[in-house]
Amino acid sequence: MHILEANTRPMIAFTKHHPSRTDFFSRHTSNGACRKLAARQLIWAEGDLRNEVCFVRSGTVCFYKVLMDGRRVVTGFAYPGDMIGFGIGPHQRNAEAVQCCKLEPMTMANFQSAIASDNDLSDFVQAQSSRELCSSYEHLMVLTKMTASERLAHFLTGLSTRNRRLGYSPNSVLIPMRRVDIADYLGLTIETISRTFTTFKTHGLIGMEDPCVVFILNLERLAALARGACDEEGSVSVCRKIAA
Amino acid sequence: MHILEANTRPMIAFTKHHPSRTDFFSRHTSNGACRKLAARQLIWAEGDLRNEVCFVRSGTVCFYKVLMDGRRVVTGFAYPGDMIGFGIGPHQRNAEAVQCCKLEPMTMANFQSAIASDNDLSDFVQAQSSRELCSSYEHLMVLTKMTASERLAHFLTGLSTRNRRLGYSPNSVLIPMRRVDIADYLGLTIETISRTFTTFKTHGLIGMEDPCVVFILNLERLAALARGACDEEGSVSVCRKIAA
DNA sequence: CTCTGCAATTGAGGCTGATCAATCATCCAA
DNA sequence: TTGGATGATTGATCAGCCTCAATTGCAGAG
Repeated sequence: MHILEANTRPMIAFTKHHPSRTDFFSRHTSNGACRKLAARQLIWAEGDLRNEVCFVRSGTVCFYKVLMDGRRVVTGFAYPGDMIGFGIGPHQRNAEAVQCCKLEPMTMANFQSAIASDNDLSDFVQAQSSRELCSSYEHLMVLTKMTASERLAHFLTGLSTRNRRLGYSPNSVLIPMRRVDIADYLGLTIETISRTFTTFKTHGLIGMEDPCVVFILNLERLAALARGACDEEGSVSVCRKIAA
Repeated sequence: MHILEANTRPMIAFTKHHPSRTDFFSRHTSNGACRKLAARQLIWAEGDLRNEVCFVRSGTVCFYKVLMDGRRVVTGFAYPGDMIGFGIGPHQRNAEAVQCCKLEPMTMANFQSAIASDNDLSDFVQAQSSRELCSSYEHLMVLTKMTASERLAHFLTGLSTRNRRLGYSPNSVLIPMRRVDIADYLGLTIETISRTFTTFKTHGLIGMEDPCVVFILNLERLAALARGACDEEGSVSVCRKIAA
């Protein structure tokens, strides 16, 4: 059975962090004490001063900006094992707990001195900065050049890849955020997200029993969609054929 | 006459830099020697190592990424007075001279030591990093939530604001880049860019005699469009009424 | 248990912007 | 001058996604 095989350790990916990542951060905090956050709780707002840097121990964080008229743009997510809050000047965007979260905070002063003295930490920060920059450019491509199917496929395979990197099954993906968050992240509406999910379902790309758990049944085709799939036959229409 | 009044010093904005900005950088270079680049010349490619940091003395630089199938995304532009090339790891995107450019280079080694010793320089770098991050988030909003008219209005008022900041007329804007570059930057096609320009023209928002020079005849309405204009009456359709 | 509110799904219809194609203007080389 | 290349403009058509609207499912409060 596809489903059973895919179901290996599905819930763990967003609730526990990879153990080998814990030590280098906790050296500089108060014994690794964590702050608990409820779902939908604001962590900081755009314009707030940077008081501390946090290590995400469990849960998912959502970053977003809001226009005057209420239109919202989700600029990214952070998952267990990510550091959040470092940067220059005041915060540029809001941060909110998507689900119940545990954050391990470090004061800005500690962070500054730790960066200077601890190579593990500074390497980690550099690597993550670089990854974030790279993914933000990639995100621009997603938003400007991809269809709804390609965008959602890109999103799902991204989560799948993360699972694989952490040693979990790449075929069962947890969706911790709501449809609104995905929509505002991918530049679409919740209706289009929902419709695209059902399109994927009806064509055997994914299985879904509840909106938060997706079983990827055909990772190869999904990944092809996410890539644009035009390297295969040189035609954009191929992308649509794969989804349809 | 609108046109004559608006035509004050139009060509200067992209060919000369503001004089007060020159000194703190040249301290650390070889006597301020400049490298000349022809229009469309590649400065560096994605994946190249960072050999040097450059100060843009004149001309315009375009940053972009290309997908396997040739689809291109312009992630931003740099103008005289901007520094380009600093960051972590290898270059994340291609850089190309939009028009004939003069760049003043500084070796990476010089840059690293200069940052540590020269407050003027490090302040400048911090300020520009912060500005770039902020504008990249704003760009996400433009791409996900704005119509073609709003996007182009946003682009034009951005150039206009830059002119004002440098002491030039905000009503006459030079467009140094081609329509393709604007299209790939705003996530639209050249046809839509062209059509939107003519819509703006026919409704008296701008005047244009050659594709590279735009006279803004109604900056207020253009700025309202760029903001989304929905703070006025709370309705998205207002944006379209302003353009149409 | 019902009622309420929130989130997700599904349907119908319309509009924006892409696609395909033709034309025009400018520049440069032969 | 002519010819070709490049870039910009304009037109006609259509598909993809948004908008508006109704429905379902679920969870918590009373």
